[in-house]
Amino acid sequence: MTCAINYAPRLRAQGLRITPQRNAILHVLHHSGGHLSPTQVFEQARKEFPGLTEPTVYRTLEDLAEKKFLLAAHVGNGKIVYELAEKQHHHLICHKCGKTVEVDHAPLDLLYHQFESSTGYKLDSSHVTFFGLCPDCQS
Amino acid sequence: MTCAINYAPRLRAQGLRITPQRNAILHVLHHSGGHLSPTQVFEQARKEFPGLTEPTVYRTLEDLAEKKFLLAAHVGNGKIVYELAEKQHHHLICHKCGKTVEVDHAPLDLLYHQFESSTGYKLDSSHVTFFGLCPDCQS
DNA sequence: TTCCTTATTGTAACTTCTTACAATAATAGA
DNA sequence: TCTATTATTGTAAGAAGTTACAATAAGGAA
Ligand SMILES: [Mn+2]
Ligand SMILES: [Mn+2]
Ligand SMILES: [Zn+2]
Ligand SMILES: [Zn+2]
Repeated sequence: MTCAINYAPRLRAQGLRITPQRNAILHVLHHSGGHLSPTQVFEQARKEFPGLTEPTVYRTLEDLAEKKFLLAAHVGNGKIVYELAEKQHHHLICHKCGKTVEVDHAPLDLLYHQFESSTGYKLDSSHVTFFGLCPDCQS
Repeated sequence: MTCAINYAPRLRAQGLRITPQRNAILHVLHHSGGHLSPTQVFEQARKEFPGLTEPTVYRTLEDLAEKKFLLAAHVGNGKIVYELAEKQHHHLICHKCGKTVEVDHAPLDLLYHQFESSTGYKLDSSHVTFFGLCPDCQS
């Protein structure tokens, strides 16, 4: 049923309770593998748990992202998508065709340190989106 | 009335027509100086042009941002704010208190070049938001 | 000026997202 | 197992943002 995903201990370690709603949502994101919008999560998770409602989905996605189970990435015009937080990475999106590539965080590390010393802020490992034109769309 | 703002020639140069709706919207952003949400733009611009409607505001903000008159910055959870596009810069936002500092683009330039050569994408001068904890919120 | 073209707008309906609060149910402890 | 605590949820209503399309009006040409 829950396809051997064991988020339970990590959830409990964060003080989060294990509910069928959360299971359904994590399950959907786990299986899709990719980036899902809140609406997509809602529609798919509702199949596994028919009573599920929208406020629960939005709240859960935010909570799980805050606790680092999920990664929230904005994809332009205020749209955001979620994915399972595995390795830290960032997105590079073609503003013409939408094609997205994932880039490693490493090259940003130096920059983060510069910002930290120049501003006094302590930066998160939060996701960043860069926009541009993919190779195919440059002609 | 239009407080000596002369967007007209630049607008026309981009093939955009000059309408009272656009004037009102640009006027509001010009005077506020800061970052405004679409709702704030709508409410304030409506005072100058009472017939103004929401779809027009959203469309106009997107169009003006695409043509580089405005800069669209996301501020977390899919919220975006607009400001006049003057110098290219980025934002560093405290995820606890919301305090925002603007940082220069220069230190990102090298990174952009690295990404361009490693991915083949040609990057935009689009806005990036970084999140963290401001000095006051670190204790 | 007048007419023509077409970018821009408003309308109406809809979808997505948010809020406040009362009801529920997951956990810890007896 | 039962009970108490309180995190989590659903409800109901509303706000924010989107869509498709017909009506309007800005700007160029006659
Ligand atoms: Mn990704
Ligand atoms: Mn700014
Ligand atoms: Zn492309
Ligand atoms: Zn702060």
